[in-house]
Amino acid sequence: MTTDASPPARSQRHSRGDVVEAALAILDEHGLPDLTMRRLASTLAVQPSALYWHFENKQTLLAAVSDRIVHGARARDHGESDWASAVRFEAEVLRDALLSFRDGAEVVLSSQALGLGAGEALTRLTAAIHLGDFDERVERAAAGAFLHFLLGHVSHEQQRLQADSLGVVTARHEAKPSDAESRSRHERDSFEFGVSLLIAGLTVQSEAIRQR
Amino acid sequence: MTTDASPPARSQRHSRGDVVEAALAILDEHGLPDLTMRRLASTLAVQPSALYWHFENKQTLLAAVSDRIVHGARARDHGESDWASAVRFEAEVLRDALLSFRDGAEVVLSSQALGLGAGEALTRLTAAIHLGDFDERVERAAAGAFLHFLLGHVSHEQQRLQADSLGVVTARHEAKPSDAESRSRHERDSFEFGVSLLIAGLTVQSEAIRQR
DNA sequence: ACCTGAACACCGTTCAAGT
DNA sequence: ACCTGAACACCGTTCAAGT
Repeated sequence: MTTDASPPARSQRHSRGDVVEAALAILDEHGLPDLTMRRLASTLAVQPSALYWHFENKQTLLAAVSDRIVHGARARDHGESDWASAVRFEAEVLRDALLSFRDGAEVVLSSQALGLGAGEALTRLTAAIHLGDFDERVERAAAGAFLHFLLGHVSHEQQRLQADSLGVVTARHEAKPSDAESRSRHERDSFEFGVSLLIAGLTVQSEAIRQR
Repeated sequence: MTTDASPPARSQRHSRGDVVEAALAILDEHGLPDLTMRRLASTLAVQPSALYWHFENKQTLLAAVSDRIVHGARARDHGESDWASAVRFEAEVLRDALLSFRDGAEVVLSSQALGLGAGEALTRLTAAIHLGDFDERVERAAAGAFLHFLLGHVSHEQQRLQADSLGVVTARHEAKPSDAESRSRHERDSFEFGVSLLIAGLTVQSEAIRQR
């Protein structure tokens, strides 16, 4: 039993952090469509209206959830000193963080699309790129490009994962036998390919600029 | 008057295409949050349940809307013969198509994230890249990377546009004077920069592969 | 082929009031 | 500081039945 069964009730109130944690649990166990304010409230044994003391609205809550996902598996001080390895490293860490929660990429993607959350992801990518000492505007634009690619790729990837696990019609004849393990290798490869494309591009662009 | 005002009623029924058109009108005039099945039904002077004769559910409808947006401003046979110019061209055409409807990028992005719609965008990008005659898997992965970047960038861009137009607090002191025109130039530049990054990357990758 | 009517099972959010 | 109770104004979807 992880929950104490109703001591006369009263006291033990919740913090902002508790709410985010409960939201993450629902997200991971039941997925984004089931992450409703009412359901969240009920797992906290609280009225839905109570959530609005902690968060202005659902979007703000989702932005906080986003931030937790991104912050979650952040890089421990890595040894990478050249920008390209650092970027590659951050990209992988971010991908892992997104994949570690059901619908993780979609939550972060949609928060980011609405201009909320995911600030830390941008910061980390920018810092890694900055090791290459590019023009500041170039660094910002490149970090944005990396992030857009990353979120798009992983959310697509995660959607296919889920479709597979639900055994959706997607598979022609017995195409299913393309087993989960080779699928996951392929996803990883095509992710790395995209990252390499951007890194190679940035290398070339910067050389083009420097030799002017 | 574009609508004939209620002849005794009866007959004049709707097609799938009519529904998509009405949905696009609501989208463009009122935005994605206002595009509800009930509202859509009422602009068609029909019960909400009638929509389910035309579409299995809302997601399917949105995928059809997505496809219309993407198909809308498709490229007239362009003269570009080298793959890089062709890709650059398709990317711009797609960006324009997304920008031409309020919340256009977000609709396409989320349909695509759910594995529906936007097939034509991928097809067009892939065809352009194919002019370069790369390995087929490389072409697919690269097209995906372009599309992810494109959708992410434009939806972010469109969100900032809307925030600006609502005069959101986003602006520090009087940062607003960074006028709309220079903003739009900047958005365009950073989009082109991202596209260039990917093109340069693909160029380098392909050379690396060919000289093996 | 296309739609109505009525219902089911939900949503997010606000606000006065309580402790 | 944190929550209740009650309400408001909605949602998407199903299904038998109508023309």
